[in-house]
Amino acid sequence: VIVLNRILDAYAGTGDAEGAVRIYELLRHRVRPTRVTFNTLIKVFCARDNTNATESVLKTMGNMGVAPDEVTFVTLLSAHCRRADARAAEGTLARMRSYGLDAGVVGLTSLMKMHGELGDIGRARELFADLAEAELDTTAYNTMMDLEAKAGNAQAVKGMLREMTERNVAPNTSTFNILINAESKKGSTAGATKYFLQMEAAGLKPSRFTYNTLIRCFGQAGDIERADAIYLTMLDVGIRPD
RNA sequence: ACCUAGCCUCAC
Repeated sequence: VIVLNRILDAYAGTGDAEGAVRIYELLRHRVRPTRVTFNTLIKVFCARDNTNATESVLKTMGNMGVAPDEVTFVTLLSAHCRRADARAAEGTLARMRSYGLDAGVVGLTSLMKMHGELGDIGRARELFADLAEAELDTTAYNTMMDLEAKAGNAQAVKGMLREMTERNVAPNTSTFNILINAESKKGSTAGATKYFLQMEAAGLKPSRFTYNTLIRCFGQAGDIERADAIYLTMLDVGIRPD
């Protein structure tokens, strides 16, 4: 089953829903599909915005006595958030409550991002504030920090970064990418460099996002030499340009 | 170190 699930997940990545269905049909009688199998199928169909197929997976789950869980609904919820469909997101929340499930950090983070990007950062802040301290994780902080950064609230970003360390929520590569990007948008190559060094000092590996952001930062600041040097460093550490 | 859901750059 795990092999099947992994294959289905790979199909989700390529957006090949037909291929996913083909292998699922081929194997569903040899191995018993689990909740993860169905959740992964839903992920496949959400990537294609195929609501009908998603509903039929839910039906099949019901017929097979496999109860949907938080992942099932949050997969749906996040898909609606990605499309900025607040109505549908609300509907999914109501539906999951009817199953006795509540949205956890992951779902709330998706909602935060949607509201923030729809211009309602106040709503995003409320959702963030409603998260229990024990639930706050790196991605929740990253998402809220990025929204604040993009809204131009540099002091809020600083405050959240401090709060993360106070609460022992470890920053990751995305955290620093967000900070570097925020400095870049302000035109501060010095600020971007500062966070890049902090990232390395924290033992985190710069990603393609990091290099792309830095190249753009120095490029638009007119420092082509430095942008080029960063590009070469990227190749050096084995990251392919995209 | 991970079978499934949420975060970061750019692609006009």
